[in-house]
Amino acid sequence: MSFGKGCNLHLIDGSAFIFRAFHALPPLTRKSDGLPVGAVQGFCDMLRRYVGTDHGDFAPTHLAVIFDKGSHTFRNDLYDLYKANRDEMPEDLRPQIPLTRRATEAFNIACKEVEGFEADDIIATLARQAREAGGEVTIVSSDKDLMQLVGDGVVMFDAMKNRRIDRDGVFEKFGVYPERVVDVQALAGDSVDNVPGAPGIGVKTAALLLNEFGSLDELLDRAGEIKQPKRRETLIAYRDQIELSKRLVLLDDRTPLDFTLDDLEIRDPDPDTLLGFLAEMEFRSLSRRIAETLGTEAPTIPETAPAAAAAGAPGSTEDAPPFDGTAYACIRDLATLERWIAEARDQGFVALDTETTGLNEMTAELVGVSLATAPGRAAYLPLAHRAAGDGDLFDDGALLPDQVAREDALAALKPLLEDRSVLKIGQNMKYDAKILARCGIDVAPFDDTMLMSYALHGGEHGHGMDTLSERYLAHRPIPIKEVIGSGKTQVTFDRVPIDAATTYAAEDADVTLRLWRLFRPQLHRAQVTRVYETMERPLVPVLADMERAGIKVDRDTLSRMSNAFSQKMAALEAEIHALAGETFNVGSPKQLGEILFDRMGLDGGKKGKTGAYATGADILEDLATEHELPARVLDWRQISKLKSTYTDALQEHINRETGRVHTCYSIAGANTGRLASTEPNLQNIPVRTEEGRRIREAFVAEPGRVLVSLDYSQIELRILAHVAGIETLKQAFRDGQDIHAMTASEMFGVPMAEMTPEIRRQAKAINFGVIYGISGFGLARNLRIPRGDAQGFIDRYFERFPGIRDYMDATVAFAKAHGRVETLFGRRIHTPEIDAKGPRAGFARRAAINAPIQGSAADIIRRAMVRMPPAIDGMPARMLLQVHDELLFEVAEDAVDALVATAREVMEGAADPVVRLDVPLVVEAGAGPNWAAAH
DNA sequence: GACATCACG
DNA sequence: GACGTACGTGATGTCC
Repeated sequence: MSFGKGCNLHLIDGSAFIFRAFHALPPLTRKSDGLPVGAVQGFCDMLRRYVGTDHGDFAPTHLAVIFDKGSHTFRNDLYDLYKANRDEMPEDLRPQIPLTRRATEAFNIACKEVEGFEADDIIATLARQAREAGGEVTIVSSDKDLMQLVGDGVVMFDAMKNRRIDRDGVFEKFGVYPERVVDVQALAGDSVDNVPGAPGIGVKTAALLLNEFGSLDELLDRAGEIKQPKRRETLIAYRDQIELSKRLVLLDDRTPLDFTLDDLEIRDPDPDTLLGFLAEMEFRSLSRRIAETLGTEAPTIPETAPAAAAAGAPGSTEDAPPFDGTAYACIRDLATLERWIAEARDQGFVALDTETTGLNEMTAELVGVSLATAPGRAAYLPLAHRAAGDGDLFDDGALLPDQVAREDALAALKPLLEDRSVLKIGQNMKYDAKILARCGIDVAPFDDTMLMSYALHGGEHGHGMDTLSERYLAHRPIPIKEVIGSGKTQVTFDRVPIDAATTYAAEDADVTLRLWRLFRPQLHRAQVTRVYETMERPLVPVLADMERAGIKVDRDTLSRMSNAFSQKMAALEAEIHALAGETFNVGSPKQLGEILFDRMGLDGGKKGKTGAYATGADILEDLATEHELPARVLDWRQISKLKSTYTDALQEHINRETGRVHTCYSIAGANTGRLASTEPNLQNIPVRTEEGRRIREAFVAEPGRVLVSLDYSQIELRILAHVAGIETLKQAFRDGQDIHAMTASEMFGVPMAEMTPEIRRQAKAINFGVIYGISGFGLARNLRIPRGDAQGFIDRYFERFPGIRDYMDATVAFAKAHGRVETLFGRRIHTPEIDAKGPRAGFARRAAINAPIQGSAADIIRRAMVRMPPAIDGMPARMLLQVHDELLFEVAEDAVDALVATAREVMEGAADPVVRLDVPLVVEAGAGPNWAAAH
């Protein structure tokens, strides 16, 4: 039937159905794997009831469910804050969205969406078309944004209240008829969608004004005639904003559609399809009810044992076969490779692992790739294995036969690895992604079992493959040492015989796939899906790009400094030997201790464990007030540290090809969510002393560029003020006050105007102490004051800020009750030692107090880093380094201001919209030719 | 490879 | 009443 007179088109607002279903029903998960499905069930039930309802004269002849698609629409181009105040979707709702589309299709109801348009615009367009064709329209929604469409054969229907809304219904709601609804909305604004409107004008006033003046244009043109001075001024001052608001609320009824009204004709569902879907979702009573309506038998849904029983229990891997190293395939020709690729493509996911000649992704060469498609079903693709060549000059270095040519293999793999519909699964995917990026392959989309484990089990154990396999699969993978050897006899992987390599490499892919099957459903159950999807996984490509970019380090600068340090050290060493009266190794704490405490007889104690004297900087500093020798040793140590760890070692890390230093960030290394930087560690480059800071002069920008540093000011104290809810501190941050001086003033009763540096320094130490889980002993040692005095400070601090003690007690209690603490963003940090006895209890307690603060700060900068590349896309700038609360960029000289503005906005807004901080985040920026100047 | 030391946030 | 303490990292050199 062609759409026309006598037809009635029903348009269901899909999002409204989903959100109603989600909020109306308690959380429900699918038994077999823990997938959240409550909203899907509610959605299906609402569709069932809607289709089953007798709509009388308004019975549908055509029906569609309309969804939003894409988060960016023309409204965002008009106004970048449009819907900016929306909370992120709840994490257990997100995976259900695609399922509601499948549900709609299972009901055989047309399911429509258009990229970049809101459902409301599509509804407006279809309503117009239907009206023009002479038919009638029922919009199934109670959203006021759709009320502008009512009238002239179009009504709305509130499915929850079973109530029809016509022109009079709209008038009831807005005080105007539908044709003036947008005018009211333009004036009143909308806090839900963040439409600004005119300040101080609500729906009532707007309707009043419009009824007086007739239309919005008229009203704005004649605003001067308004009697109330406040309203008059507002309308004149905010004219632009009001007109913008109108463009935001006005629906676009000319959305391009790739279907016609005729495509929406109502269809009966296919019982097998619909019941099959409901069975897959494991909706028992709903499928019984629907089967009854359809006059068929409901399928039996097996009672599967909850996966929770299997999850986490070592050895239990559902239906997976045991590990068998002899069962793995070796891919020797292109045809075989194509078969594996087809298999991966068919099922939509594949585990992946690369083998290379070394651990450094910047220099390592690809040797082979392994794939796994099911537990126990894995293959190794050797690409660059060479003869072992111990002594045999003729075979040495020759490529072994029967290997697929590297270029052919990569050309075959590239479409698979870049296919948006095939999920690639890896363990530490950043490594593989970097190797493959050098081969011109951009792996996406992917999952990473290491990061899944980090989100699930952070704090419980490490997240390396061997640990995870032993713990969760009860299987000890072949140690790499058994394949490549160790020490002098160690070889690179390309020298490993292909048979041995196959057993080892395919096993890694197999282990990865099995871990993924285990972890994937657990993410939802542990409610860490959002953590994983927003703060772990998307960081992988961001960090990979930063690491590949590297930072330019000037070898000559380092080399000159190194020489100067050598001379200084030699002089100091001579001086020290003279003072000691004998020569000894100044770098040996053991020998130094014997000189100081045995030969010279100074005061100082032994440390229990090894019986050696402690000669740390704090002890030497105490001794240095009386004696020359420890003072010179301190000088020597500082120089020695700078030379060995920085000026010398750093030069070794300059990449031959790029002339830059490429660090490697571990995403899952630190318990709190912080990153860690290795080989070299670029997060501990000196800055605190003048001498050390000069090392940073060697970190430079390319010609025509500068380094730009942006760092969060006092981020951890701000988070503390927020989580502990300390109003005085929060207000001080809002007012931009000196927080340490403010603390000192509050504690010691000193007016801010009379603050001395010494009092401020003490308050600063206390503030830091609080973040670390303060103890009288620790503060006493840090401030070098008697323990009783330190305890007095702490007591006074808690007296003044009782909320902080409450926060600490609550955090420790939470840790004891749950075995973990959480950051503001839901990252879980497990605290297995919290019930320990003895000194370990104290450590665990302090770590538990610190973790949510340090971890929330880490989450915030992670979020900023994930949002940074799209934000600065197109600018002549790249992000190079992260140092916990600082991001370092290399930027074209003329783009510094633009970069700073954009990056600052991203960083300061990084908590939004998941967490509304009660304190502002403040970012300080600097720029210069080198890191010392930028910081 | 454990330990002490010290660089950073 | 005694534990023995600031939180989180990584790299280096010594010594066993």
